[in-house]
Amino acid sequence: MFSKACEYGIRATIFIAAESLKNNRVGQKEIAEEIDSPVAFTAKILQKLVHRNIVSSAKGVGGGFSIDKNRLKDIRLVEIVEAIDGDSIFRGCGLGLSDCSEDHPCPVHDKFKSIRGELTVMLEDTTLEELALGIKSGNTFLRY
Amino acid sequence: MFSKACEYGIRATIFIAAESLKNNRVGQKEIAEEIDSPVAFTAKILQKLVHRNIVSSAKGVGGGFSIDKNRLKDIRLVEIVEAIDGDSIFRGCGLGLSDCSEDHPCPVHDKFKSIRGELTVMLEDTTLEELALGIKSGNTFLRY
DNA sequence: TTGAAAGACGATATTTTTATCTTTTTTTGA
DNA sequence: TCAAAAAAAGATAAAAATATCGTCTTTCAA
Repeated sequence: MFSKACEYGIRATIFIAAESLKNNRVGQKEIAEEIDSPVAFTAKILQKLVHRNIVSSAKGVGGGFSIDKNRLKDIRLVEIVEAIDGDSIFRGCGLGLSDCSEDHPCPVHDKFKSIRGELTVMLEDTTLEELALGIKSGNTFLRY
Repeated sequence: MFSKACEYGIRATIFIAAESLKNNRVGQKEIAEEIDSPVAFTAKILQKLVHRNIVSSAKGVGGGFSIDKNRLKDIRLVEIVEAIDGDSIFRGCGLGLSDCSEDHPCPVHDKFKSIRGELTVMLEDTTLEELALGIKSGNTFLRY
């Protein structure tokens, strides 16, 4: 469904969000440990999210990654996915045709349309806040 | 969503099915041309489908690939996907956790469950026959 | 003002996926 | 029986995704 990079990116962002609720900044190493991912690779992905202003970072002693608490309810899962995997999961043809459309549909065009639509709605509706609260409450997990 | 191999595999199978409706066998080269895919790579994928008894093949002069017309309504899209990409799209966790379950859910577990479920139902419900008829009637396409 | 902590960035390495090429085997028909 | 046609199989190559390493820059605090 998503690339490994995107999976790490989502998990990392949720962890940063959950820690930000507690007013903590978190470092690359801590993030990678908590979400069980390769640290350098995860750092690369975090850069993309920093450039997109989804997470903010601070260098130097006491630095790390964080997200403004007040923004958590406005940041949607779809933004993270788009930043890392692009929009192919929303736009692309299920069978890989370059020019698949209503006028020139692939054999599964209609069948995929509704599923893709629901996926899109779900990603657009889901906020970082609710995901972070799930972690905070111990109802959901970010590794294993 | 699917790997390139799986996209080619589905398109190739639909083409073979459509030709089988016309009692034609088709060769590797013709298949690759019709679905716009690399011929040798597609041939590799077809082997998997032959081993799984989804398509049958004949060597030698006048040989090629075909599917018994009477089986077209019984072969489901899900079988092709499983043969090529395995069941990770049905089983795997949306965030890549190795041990994600009802008891130990990732943050998007419930949200993904319904989408994955619909995808599974769709793949299980869709027959090769209906897909082949779409091609035959000119309503759907396998390339560009 | 200097040393340590931490992210940023570029280069490189490894693995997986995608793609190609060559040889072998099977089948058919002349 | 022999040549051609066609799939099967193995070896290799290229590209993309994943992962690591080393160096640079910024920041803070002693």
